[in-house]
Amino acid sequence: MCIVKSNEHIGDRNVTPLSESEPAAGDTRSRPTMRHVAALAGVGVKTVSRVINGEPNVSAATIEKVNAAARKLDYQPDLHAGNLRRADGRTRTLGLLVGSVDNPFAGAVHRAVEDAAADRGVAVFASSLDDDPAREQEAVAAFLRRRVDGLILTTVSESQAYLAPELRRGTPVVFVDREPAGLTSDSVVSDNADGAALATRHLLEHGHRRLAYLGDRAGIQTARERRRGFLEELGRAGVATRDLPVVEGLHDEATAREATLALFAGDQPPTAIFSSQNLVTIGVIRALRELGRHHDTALVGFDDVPLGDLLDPGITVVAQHPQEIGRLAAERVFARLDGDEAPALRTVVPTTLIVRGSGELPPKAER
Amino acid sequence: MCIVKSNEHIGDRNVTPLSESEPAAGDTRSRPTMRHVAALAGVGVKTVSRVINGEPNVSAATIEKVNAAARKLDYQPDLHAGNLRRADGRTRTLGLLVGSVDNPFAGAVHRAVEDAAADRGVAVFASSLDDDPAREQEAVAAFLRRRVDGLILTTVSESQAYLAPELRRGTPVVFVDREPAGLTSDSVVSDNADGAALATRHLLEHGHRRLAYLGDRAGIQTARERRRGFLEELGRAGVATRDLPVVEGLHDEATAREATLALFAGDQPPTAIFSSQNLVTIGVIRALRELGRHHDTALVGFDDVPLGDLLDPGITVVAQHPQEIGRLAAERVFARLDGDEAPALRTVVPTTLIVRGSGELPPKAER
DNA sequence: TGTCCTCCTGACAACGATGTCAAAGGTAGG
DNA sequence: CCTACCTTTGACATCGTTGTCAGGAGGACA
Repeated sequence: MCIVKSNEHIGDRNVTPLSESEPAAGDTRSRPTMRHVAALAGVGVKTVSRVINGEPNVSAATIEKVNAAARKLDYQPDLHAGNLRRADGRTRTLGLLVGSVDNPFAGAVHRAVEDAAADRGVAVFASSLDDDPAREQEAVAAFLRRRVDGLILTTVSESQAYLAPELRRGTPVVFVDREPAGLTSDSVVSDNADGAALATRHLLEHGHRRLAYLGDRAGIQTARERRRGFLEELGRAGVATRDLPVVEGLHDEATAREATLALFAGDQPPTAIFSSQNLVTIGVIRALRELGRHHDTALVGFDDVPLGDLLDPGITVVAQHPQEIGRLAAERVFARLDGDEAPALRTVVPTTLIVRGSGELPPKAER
Repeated sequence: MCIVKSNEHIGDRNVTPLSESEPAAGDTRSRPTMRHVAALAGVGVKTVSRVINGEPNVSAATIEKVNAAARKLDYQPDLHAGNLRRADGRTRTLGLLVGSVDNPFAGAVHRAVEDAAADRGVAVFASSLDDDPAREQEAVAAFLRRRVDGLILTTVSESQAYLAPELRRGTPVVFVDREPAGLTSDSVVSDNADGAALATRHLLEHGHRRLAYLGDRAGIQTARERRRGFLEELGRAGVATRDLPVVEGLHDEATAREATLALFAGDQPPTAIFSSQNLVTIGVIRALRELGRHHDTALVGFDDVPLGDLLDPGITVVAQHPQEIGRLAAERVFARLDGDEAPALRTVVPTTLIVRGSGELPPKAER
């Protein structure tokens, strides 16, 4: 280390060669920087910075000169370069991880998040997960390397403990749809067990006792909750669940359709079906139509189905409110960014039963 | 170390105090930088940089030391800081602008783009437009301030000439769904006129002569193309178009429903309808059902309708292929980034007629 | 006229990384 | 033993911007 007190030689300070030539303002092929704008406007870069950022104490004449130069060069400030030095270090960027952006539920969440973000000049990275734990960690790492201000995550891996250091550093992380494991942080979820119970009660009230559960993989937390809600409601109603068909591991239309067909190939087909997910519901509908049983087998699905009201019968569902989930998640992230230090908050968004016909069909035997 | 080039005054150059203390490695609340990792590993920052980026000429022992330190600190490199200096200046980021991320067409495009991007370690910003020209420019500016490597845009404003300087700087811009105006650049679009003609021909072949066109606002380029395809096909068939109802300006279910009801309140209701868009198709379906005319009025929609095959009648549509559009758009962007200097390319993705019932209903009078 | 204050302005360091370059150490060949 | 060369390493400048700070201009006041 070489610290010297220089009082004497004012001479050779400032030896920095600096790029001799003024930045060429006319070159249209290279991206203009503040220095180009400053050179064209005949002011210092810091003054340009002040004008671009609307800082006070710049004369009207200077503001106009700078703006004219910026317009002429089609100058756009480099947000990331600024962030490097800026006090708050915010990139005005959010990372959103969903099952798949090509999926109505995720689309609605995304849209709500985007609306909240756009109001604040924040851009949103969206990434799809496809239920692949490896993708989850890669996507999160990709977000973090880009220094997003906050994360809104649908997760699928066993544990999110890997996020603990990031959380300690103050990055807000909000989990949507599914709750985190191995970590405590804000979450916004549907009331899965309650919604499933609601659907089940609805079917019980219409006289069904032989109910079937068709659901997603048990590894998914929401699927487990829905299954629990289904079974517990039956328990409360005093219906023996031992012999009722509980099929899990369905994750698309094809597998759900096959499972339904198999159910009706057995000797005791159900009089009512609770399907725990969007795509499963659609698979069930297809199977029931093929079997010609869609008018005598009751069906309530979890999560709404597009055009469910135009089908015959209309599809009764327990609807989630993805828009609301997205809105609340964004609200949570921004509250944290604004300094909210409260303990992790779990926000539960209630579900809504939408009656359309398929859930009100009476049991076949009683007809 | 104090290396000075000037031979005379070793004195007062290089007074940089430099942070005296080694960066505190233990502080878990601040984000670690390369200097932290370097200090912990006992090497220089440039060596850390080499290890992180997999550059050659680092000894195995050093690599291990650095990786251990990085792991211990949960270090994530700052991609944007690196880009500032990096030779290629790539942020490994793409900007995608669509009508609304909460919309099946956009979702499919988005997903295809994301898949292509993820393969290359590129993250995608997605933003919604809502047919608002002001939003278009704001969103593009937000992308550019973040220095995206390329843009994939659905546009709505009169002219995209404002992008010319950016294009000159070499930023790849690919337009999807709608072609640009006032600017020449790559585009990937459906064959709108051809698809509309296909739908129209289909209805003509089933004996209809009194066709109605229900479409989106004429300000939207694709809507104009579809209208043109409809009218031209009628012209080719020698059907007088003068008295046929051509309704425009519809952009959601409600307006489409009302327009349909109005059509049937007139004295010469159509025997067949061509609806030029997703939401319009659904509005028409609702109106026809209310009127009880869904089994005697033929309908072909442009763009697929979710669960269209499960409705009664099934909805015949001219389907677009958004996934393919997204895939090709991403391919174009990456080709440009990889140095493709060919003139702007217009890629047309053909449409497909999907026959499901509603388009094959014969004219009522002939029944 | 001198002092103080406010307004405006620009030089400079710093943010976290990478490109350049030179130095240190080792090995091989003469 | 010297030279040439390769491998490994780190000091330093730099990318485009903002924070800090100091200096100059101008007005108000004594």
